[in-house]
This record gives sequence, structure tokens and C-alpha cells, in this order.
Amino acid sequence: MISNDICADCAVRDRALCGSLDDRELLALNTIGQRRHVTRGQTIAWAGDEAVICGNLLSGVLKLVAATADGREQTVGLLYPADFFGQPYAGDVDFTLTALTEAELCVFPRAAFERVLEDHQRMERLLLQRTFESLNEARGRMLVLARKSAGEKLAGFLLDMTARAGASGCQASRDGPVTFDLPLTRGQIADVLGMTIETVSRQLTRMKQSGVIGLPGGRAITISDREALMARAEAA
Amino acid sequence: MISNDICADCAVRDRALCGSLDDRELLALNTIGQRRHVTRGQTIAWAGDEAVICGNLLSGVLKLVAATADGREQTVGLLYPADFFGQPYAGDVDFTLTALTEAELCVFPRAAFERVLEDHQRMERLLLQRTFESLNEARGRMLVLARKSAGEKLAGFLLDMTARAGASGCQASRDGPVTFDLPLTRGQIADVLGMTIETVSRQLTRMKQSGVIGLPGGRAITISDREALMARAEAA
DNA sequence: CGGGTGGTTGACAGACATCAACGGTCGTGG
DNA sequence: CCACGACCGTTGATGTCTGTCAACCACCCG
Repeated sequence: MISNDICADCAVRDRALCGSLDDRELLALNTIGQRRHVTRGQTIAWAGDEAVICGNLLSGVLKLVAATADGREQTVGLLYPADFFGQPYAGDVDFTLTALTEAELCVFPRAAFERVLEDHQRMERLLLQRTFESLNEARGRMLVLARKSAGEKLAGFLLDMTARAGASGCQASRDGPVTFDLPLTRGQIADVLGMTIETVSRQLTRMKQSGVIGLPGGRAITISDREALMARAEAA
Repeated sequence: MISNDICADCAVRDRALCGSLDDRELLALNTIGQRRHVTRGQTIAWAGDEAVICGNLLSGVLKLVAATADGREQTVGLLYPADFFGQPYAGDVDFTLTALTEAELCVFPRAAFERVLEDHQRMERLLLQRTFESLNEARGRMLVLARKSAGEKLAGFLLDMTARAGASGCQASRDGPVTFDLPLTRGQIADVLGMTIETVSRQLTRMKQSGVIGLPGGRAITISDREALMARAEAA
């Protein structure tokens, strides 16, 4: 049975919301869940549309985007594997959800997922906790967007990405230089940090000239001096 | 019995989370809840402290504040009567909670409240929905903070406050001028919108000179031309 | 009466956006 | 295989919005 295999070989089985369910309970999810592949740049849900789906991100990176009437955009959230997307009990979608990279999703019809939540209080509680975490993160980001300088924003962002890259990056030694690929273009970084492409670029070259980071080319980045980066993330 | 009366004469009984409970269930809350009065400027919970309480706001206005290491501050949320505060299942408090005005709270020990949540799935679901709403609001605010000009921010803020003032303000006619008192000082508005006192003041006088608003004195404000205000809230 | 808080206004500066030009890389198609 | 265009990134010149510093006024309360 194919549907049974969906959860069995799930890459984020232990980290996603579903981790709170036992094997038997997973069967219920299996019957309503569906794998879906999206390509870079593809939009999964448009702000203003009816909220019909929710689910888990299996691989790749997604962004949540808010926009003004005249087209200015702000990325208000980044989603990584094992993150939940969508809003149970919602009417309409509030923020456009788009893939920044190739991505794999596990999608549920919203109504069906709500029924599962009702039967599994533990999962609903887990979702509540995650939502609080997202809220705290969003509020922390508000401070960054409103009060930090371009240099501070970028330093903080790079530290985030470094932590996120984690094991996947290659590092010579503990506390030594770390190199990895940023999953975002300069423009996408600008959207996240509330600045322009040019400012992102300029700040990066400045850090490079200071020896804090290296830019080997392409989307690669080397964190040469993590201490300095942390200092810059908090400096006035 | 005093404790029984707490909910009976609650000003926000029908709008707060507890509205989901029947009379018998309210007894459980009554035994753990406690009224508390706070004065203007008083802090209810400090960021970094252990999260020991949560509850409902009965009257007044509270703010949630995030701060950088070097003291820059950003108000990341405003709480109005019937709003819930605190974070069940949390470890530490993430954002300092302070009263902007005299305020009345209904406070619960966090651990006890969590037990009530576990027994009342309906209330937990309501809390989940509210948390999603807060998250959406925070994300919307991210767009404002990062991408809107001072004029747009202030126009949007005034529209919010107008909606909030609602019936309490006095208006001559539908769509006519509305006058009410802002519950925030210029400095507090600046903290909310991510700008400075001076810029708030300048933008207000500019709007006054354009005839969009009136500033009768004190903390009062008159919305003379709501259409124009809406235009300004979205203008580039 | 004096000090504190809150508000307004002016002069000035600086950080960042904007506008513009240019180079590199990659994929497609002739 | 090469060429073209699209996308991405960098850098420079310039402008402007808003933050900073400062002075001043009104009001309130002890």
C-alpha cells in the first residue's frame, strides 16, 4: 500500500507535528495526506485565496510574503523542513506562500486536518506551542526590522543561516571557518531583512573586506570570524 | 463567596477566552484566578524571567516590548481588554509586558491554567485561533515596519486607533469628523511604529496642516477626513 | 514656584534607497 | 559549438527620508 509508506519513509517523521502520533494514528493522516513537489519560485497559496490546505514541509525552503497595495514586498517568515504551514480554522490565506528552492510537501485538506486535530489533543497542543514559537520569532523580527542597522541585520541573518546550515556545512575545526551555500539570493535576503539588494551586497563586501566572512563565489559564504559576526549583530 | 463573583461581574466575560466555558466550568477558573490592578508604567512580566503567569486583560492597554542589548526598544504588540497574555507551555518570558494605562487583569498561575486547558479542548482551540491571529497581526506589522514610510505608518496607526475607539469616541455623523483620545503618548506611538518622537510629532502636524486630522490639544485627535487617511496609509 | 513630563519645531547629518552601468554565469536555441 | 538573453551580483553617483541634537513651550503636581 503506497499510502502507508508515506509516513514510514518520511524525512521529517520525528521532528514534524506528526511525531506526536503513534503508528496507528498515522494511518488516519496517511489517508488524507498527499506528497507534492514544487519547483523554485512556485507559489503554493496566494494571499486572499480561501485557505484550503495545510501541511508539513519535507525538504527545501519556503517563504511567506506580505505585500503593500503598490507592490512593495516583505518576507515575513521562512519555513524549513519539518515546519508546519497553513492555518487551521482560518478563512482566507493571509500571506502568499512560495517556494524559494525545490521543495517537497506533505499536504492535507484543511478541513480534514482540523478533524484530525480535534481527535488528537496532543497534536493540537504541539501546534499551539509551535504557533507561539512562530509568534515569538515574528515579534523578535519586528525588533530587527524596525530598530537594527543594515549591518546588524545582515550579521544576525548570517548567524541564523550558519546555525541552520549546521552539519551540512563543512568546517575545518570547531570555531574555525565554516563554509556553506546560502539558500537565498541577494534579493531574497533583502526581502527578508527589509532592505534593498544593493545594501545587502554592499554590506557583504564590507564584511568580506573586514575579514569577517569570505565570499568564495556563487552562493557560497565562509564564516571566518564568528565572534566578530556576533559582535556586529548587536552593535549599534 | 468572593471568588464566585469574579467571573460573574467580569467586564469581558463574553469576549475573552473564558467565554467558551459554561457556568460550572468557570468555577474551576475562579478558584485559580485572581484580580490584579496595575498602574500606568508598571511592568507585569520581564523578558527573561520564568513564565509564571498568564491571564486576561480586563481594562486598560498593555504593551509587549522587545529590546536590543544596547537599549533600543520596539513595541511588538498592544493588548486591549479581553486579550489574553502570557504563554502556556513556555519556559521563559520572551517580551516585557508593561501597562500603558491603568489596567485591570485576571491572572492565573501558568501551570494551573495549563491544566485547565488540558481539560477544556474548546478553550485550547480558541487560544490556538487567537494565537494564529496574533501571529498574522505581527507579520502584517512586519511589513509596515520594514516597508512603509513614516506617513503611511502613522496614517495606518490612526485608522487602527479610530476603529479601536469605536463607540467610545464622539462623532457628529457617520463619516463625519470623529474625536477621541489617543491612549498613547507620542513616545509610545513612536515605539510601536518604529520611529522617533520627533518624526511622529512632525507627521502629525503635517496631517493637521493638510486638514486630514485635527489636534484639539492634550491627547485628543479628530479624524476629519478618513478617506484621505486611508489613502495616506497605502500611498507610496 | 520649580522640576518633571510631554510635545513641537529647527538645524544638521548620515544611513540607506534610488538610479544607473557593468560583469559573470547559466541555459536555451540557432 | 557558439551566441544571445535572463538572472544575479557588484559598484558608483546621487538624493532624501528620518534620526540626532538642541532649544523651547505648555501643563501638571508637589
